[in-house]
Amino acid sequence: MERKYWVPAVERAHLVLRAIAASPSKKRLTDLTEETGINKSTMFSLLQTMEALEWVSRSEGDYYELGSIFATLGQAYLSGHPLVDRFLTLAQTTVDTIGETVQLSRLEHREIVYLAKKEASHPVRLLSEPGTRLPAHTTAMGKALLAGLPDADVRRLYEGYPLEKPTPHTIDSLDRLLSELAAIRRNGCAFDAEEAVLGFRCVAAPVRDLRGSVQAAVSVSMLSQQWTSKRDAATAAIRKLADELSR
Amino acid sequence: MERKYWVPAVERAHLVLRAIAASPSKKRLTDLTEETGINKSTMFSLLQTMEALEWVSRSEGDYYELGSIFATLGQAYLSGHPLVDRFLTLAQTTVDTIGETVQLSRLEHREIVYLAKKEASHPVRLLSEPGTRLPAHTTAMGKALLAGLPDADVRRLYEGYPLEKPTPHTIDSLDRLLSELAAIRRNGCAFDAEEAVLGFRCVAAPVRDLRGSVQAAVSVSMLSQQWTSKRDAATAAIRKLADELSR
DNA sequence: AAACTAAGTTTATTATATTAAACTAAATAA
DNA sequence: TTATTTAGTTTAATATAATAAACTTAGTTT
Repeated sequence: MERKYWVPAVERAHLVLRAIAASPSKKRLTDLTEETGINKSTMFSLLQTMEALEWVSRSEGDYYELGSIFATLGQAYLSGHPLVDRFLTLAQTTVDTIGETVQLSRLEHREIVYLAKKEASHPVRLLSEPGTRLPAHTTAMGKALLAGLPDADVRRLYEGYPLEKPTPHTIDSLDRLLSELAAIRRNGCAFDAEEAVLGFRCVAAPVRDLRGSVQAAVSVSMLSQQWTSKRDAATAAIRKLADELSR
Repeated sequence: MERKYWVPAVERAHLVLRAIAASPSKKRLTDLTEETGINKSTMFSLLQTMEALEWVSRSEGDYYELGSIFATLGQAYLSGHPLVDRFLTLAQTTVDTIGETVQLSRLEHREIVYLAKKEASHPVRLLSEPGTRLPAHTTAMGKALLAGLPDADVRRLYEGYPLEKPTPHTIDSLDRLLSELAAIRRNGCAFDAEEAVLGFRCVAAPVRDLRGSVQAAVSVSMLSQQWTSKRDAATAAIRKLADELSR
């Protein structure tokens, strides 16, 4: 990374937080030094500071976990997005008409970040909560978002990054992805046919700002067995929601 | 704060993040130096680093906002709590029987932090999302949580901290609070009669771990006009949910 | 019980982050 | 237009954070 105008202590904090987030209440000081390569005494001071600031807390046996400040900063991040609040109000109607879970996300590099969710009162619960990240090319929302970029930008974005393939149906070539994005641009909506999670299908539509550039996407997810009966209504409903949010 | 084994850069990052979270996309470098008292060149390096790590991002006109990493760390914090997932599964039943929003929170000093929410498909939406903080003494969940501490601990906790009074019904004396906590201990549940937000009432119950110590609370919230008709059913339902989670 | 190991804490030195001050560029006023 | 202010960037000195190594404590092995 850039080495000028750099604050190494913040980078170290970053490494430690990621290590703790990856497996909370499983790592002690020494584990963290091994995983991050940070000096033991440096780690000692760092953890003291982060504990005092309530960035981390120590559970039984000096194992570290994330502090509640991150729930609060996460909430601040989400509610700072002007779309989130409107989504939570408007999506209720969509959930009520389709009876399936509706979500909002944005693109971060090659990943989508879930911003909000309105769940149907269903026994089946999706594991994606706001803040969850998934590879963009595996999801309907991700493809709807990527379709908002010119092909050249998409190529550049994936240069040197192979396409992960979590299910047999996942798109695994850039050419295939680009041709699908072209279809999405024509169509105005994107589909996911068990490409992210086996047994689940989605339909997504892009949300645009005043200038017409894509800033987020919304989707409806359902078990594959619902697809044939709900597909058309879900497509219409998610298009409607996306249009309402595009203002 | 403790000045030994201290990493000032992390404390500075903390101050900057809080300042940005307080009013995102409203502050530039100079605004942040004024608000935090951090030197301009230090701030420059700090912001460069935090931007590279995607802790912050710059919107139009070099105004800073929080980066999406906080949504992800927030999600990691919340899903790290073993109660959250079970709550989201079990609370659906509670929502369905009462038709009102059910929430989960824990105590952090004199505040409650919301950990999860199951909303009724209602036109009225509560503004509290997971990560939101409220003064404990103003809420039913807060009082249920405080009732899990001995009186001496509660007195010590509030020493030097006056009780905020957001509504005319809010408890504003420590003695009054302690006598109410005693009633909650006898009763097993806590009420909020428009003490946090005018027009809203809640009932809450404590969730205990295997040793019997209170680790979280659950609540049902509703508009005051629902109270007389729903009060008894809500109390029974929230007690049931709390018992189910207390294992 | 003694020796050993592992985890965390302290310290003194050294490498470097922080700072004030100077500088640049852009925006605003005279 | 030129002066003035403001916001951000660069630099050189100096104050201090990061480190290795030593130390302490507790737990484990012989």
